[in-house]
Amino acid sequence: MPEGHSVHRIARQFALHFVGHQVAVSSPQGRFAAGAAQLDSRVMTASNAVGKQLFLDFDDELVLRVHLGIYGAWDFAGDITADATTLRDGRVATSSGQATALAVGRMGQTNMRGTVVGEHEDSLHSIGAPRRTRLRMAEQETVRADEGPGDSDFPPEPIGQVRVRLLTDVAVADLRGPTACEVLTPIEADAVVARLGPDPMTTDAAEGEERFVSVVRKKPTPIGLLLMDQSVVAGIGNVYRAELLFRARLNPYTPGKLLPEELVRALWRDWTHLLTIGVETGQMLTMDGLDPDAYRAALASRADRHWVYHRAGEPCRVCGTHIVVELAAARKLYWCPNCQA
DNA sequence: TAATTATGACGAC
DNA sequence: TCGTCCTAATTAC
Repeated sequence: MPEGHSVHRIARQFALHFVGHQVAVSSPQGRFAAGAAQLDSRVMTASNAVGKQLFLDFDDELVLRVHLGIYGAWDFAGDITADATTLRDGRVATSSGQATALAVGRMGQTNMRGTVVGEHEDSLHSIGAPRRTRLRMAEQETVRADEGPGDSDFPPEPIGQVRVRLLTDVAVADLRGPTACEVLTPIEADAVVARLGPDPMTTDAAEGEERFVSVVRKKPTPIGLLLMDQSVVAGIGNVYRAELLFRARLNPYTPGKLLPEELVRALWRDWTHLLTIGVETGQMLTMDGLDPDAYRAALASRADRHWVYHRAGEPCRVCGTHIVVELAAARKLYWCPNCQA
């Protein structure tokens, strides 16, 4: 799935361009027709993410809860803000993390995912400003095309299986492939949040750390499973799990209760650190601390971006040992058997 | 054109 | 531990 960082960025898009606006809600696919009818024409009043859960509040006490699951995605189009840092080729545009490189021009109708067209010549004056753009926010964010101010194809036809379309006068968001999409009361939404562990972006730092440490150090469960347990800590997925464990040089099978307190605290702080970077950049950058050349290489290619994730059989970047992959609770777990002995 | 893959989570045994 | 649900991009043939 899009792990916690992308859900927070999605919540930000809604806060930026939908909150305070009346929203036409529909279900082009039809599978959410009843829910869409409940929400249609209401004003969106708030947008929040906790862990991997997104909560969009609407007038009159209705909450749309969305969980993207393993391959859900939101596609935004219209006058929205696109960060250059979301471009798939990994160019980081400015130190402020805002756009200097927007995709320009039309690339054809099919599969524009990941196609980045070029630099926008006079974009400096419009850094971060809403403009006619298409943006996919999912596991890997991509700017699809800049419609250009002259185009009038708004709103665009829904493409594919769109469960929900949220439409304002100038912006549209299409949801596809979610594992959860339902209308809740605020009480019910609170109950969902109550079942989640701390999220560094929404939980007080000290409180979050204490909760995480006390739970982990009581459980006989392997730390590799605890990190994926959303009731222990919210927002970590399979990529961040593998990378956090490697960064801590920690054997994934170590029972939580055997871990030294300081190590567990360090794990929480590292998660806070990686999540912050992820929310800022839109990318799961887990190899900070490298020299600049190596870091550029990591940015340029998804395959070179991580310490161990998706690197089965390749040499460990630290010791050269072959990275192994094994199934843990039906998910692929990558780790270095030497560094993480 | 078909098979494979994916950064989840749940419920039934 | 398994099967199931959700969808689309990528890879294999």
